[in-house]
Amino acid sequence: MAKASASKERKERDKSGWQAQKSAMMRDTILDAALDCFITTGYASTTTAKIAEKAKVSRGAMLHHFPSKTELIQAAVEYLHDKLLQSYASNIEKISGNLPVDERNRMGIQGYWNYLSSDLYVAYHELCVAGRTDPELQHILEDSIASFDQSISDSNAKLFPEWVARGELYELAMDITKFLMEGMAVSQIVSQKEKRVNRMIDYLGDRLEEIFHIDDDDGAIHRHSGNSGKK
Amino acid sequence: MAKASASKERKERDKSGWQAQKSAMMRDTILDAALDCFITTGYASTTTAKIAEKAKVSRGAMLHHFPSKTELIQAAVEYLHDKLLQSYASNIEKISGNLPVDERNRMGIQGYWNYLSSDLYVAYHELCVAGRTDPELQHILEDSIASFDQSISDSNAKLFPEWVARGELYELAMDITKFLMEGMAVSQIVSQKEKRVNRMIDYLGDRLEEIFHIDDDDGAIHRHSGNSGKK
DNA sequence: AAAAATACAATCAGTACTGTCTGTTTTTTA
DNA sequence: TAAAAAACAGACAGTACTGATTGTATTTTT
Repeated sequence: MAKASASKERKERDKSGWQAQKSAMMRDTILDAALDCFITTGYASTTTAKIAEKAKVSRGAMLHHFPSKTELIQAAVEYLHDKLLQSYASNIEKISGNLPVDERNRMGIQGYWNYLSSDLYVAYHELCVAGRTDPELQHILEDSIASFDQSISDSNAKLFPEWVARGELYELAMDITKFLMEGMAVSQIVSQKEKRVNRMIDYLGDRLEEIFHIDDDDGAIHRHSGNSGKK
Repeated sequence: MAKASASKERKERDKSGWQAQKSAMMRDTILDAALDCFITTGYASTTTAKIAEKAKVSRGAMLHHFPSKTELIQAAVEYLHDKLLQSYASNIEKISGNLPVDERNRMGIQGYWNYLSSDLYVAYHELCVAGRTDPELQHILEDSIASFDQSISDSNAKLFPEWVARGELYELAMDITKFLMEGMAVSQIVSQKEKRVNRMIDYLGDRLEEIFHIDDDDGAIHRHSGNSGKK
């Protein structure tokens, strides 16, 4: 979709004709094509030729902007990083801090799920898996991943200020959410099973509320932080 | 490891010399090498040459047993399928049905986690992700996956007979366990973070017990099956 | 023990991908 | 408007992988 508008705008820009703008546009077109390739054909079989083809750009032109595949991948990772943050923010930032905490909780969960259900996350997961056995990619990724996790963490802390002070309990809640939701997302990536997702989301919402609501009630049933059995 | 014993046993078998045995042994050696490649170099960069090298077998010999790469992959998937079942069973079947349900619960969770932490699961996940964008692999996988999920489901039903009758509640519990644990496993595949895992496992154990223990207690806090908020 | 079948080994052709190189067009600068 | 620079396009060499083919050794059968 970015390619169509790109070729259209290319003509418009001919008058105001600054080359740098065209160049930046071309860059984005190519990077969009790269992400698209990750999603549709997977990281492993993403070749420079396929990217060029998808971007409707000659391979030579592409190689002018990105001299090597590594540099292209690197740029694509940064590009994806930005878009992921953007996607996450657009799902979360509309939640008003004035809402009651339960509302924020539900909306936060749903927003996170929307984010995890997007194609961008598929691309992200694709890269992570490929990075496990590709040292170069892993190195490219690790900065982005750390920075991204930090951003999400910050966002959560700002969205639930009254929960942050709970310390370990808060960490547990974030872990539950992260692992449970990502588990669903990955599972869904492999095979579609939307039916159970909503049920799961509701349950998670209840549990988080439980964790944070009742703390001085009783302590028998609602043991939160492990060490309950053996170990 | 299989390669060393293979060459040793080759001489032993020379007397009782039946070719089929050597052939079967060779097959397993090659398939073990294939799985090893999936784990160490990833599915995408697993070439027939690398498998042959790791199996200490000439490429020609390998091509005799597996005429094409597709057939090799297909056999490797079946082989992995068997080993996964075996691995899962070895972690679960030692749990006695006589134990109190809480004990079974904890041991079941831990067994499942051991299974998910194994290299075999890494290989499985590698294949699943690759299968998303590789129709041929996807087709090879889907039977195995279905059959495997069924086996696990059966195993669970046998391990927790008193829970099965709960119907939807039981499904929810299995989903929580599956998604949460797999989410952790996948997350750990990408980067190590064992510290939080035990805490999570304890929490999950508590929640499962909660779901099944208290059903006619009160209904305010322990809402299990969603539909609590909007939706 | 000879023949047939199987197991094993190595080379070769065809394909695909990356990166370099050279040439052409367009835009900017002087 | 001419020169310089940047953008763009295509061809080419080198590498790696798969599958086919041909040849050798070992084992089974008769």
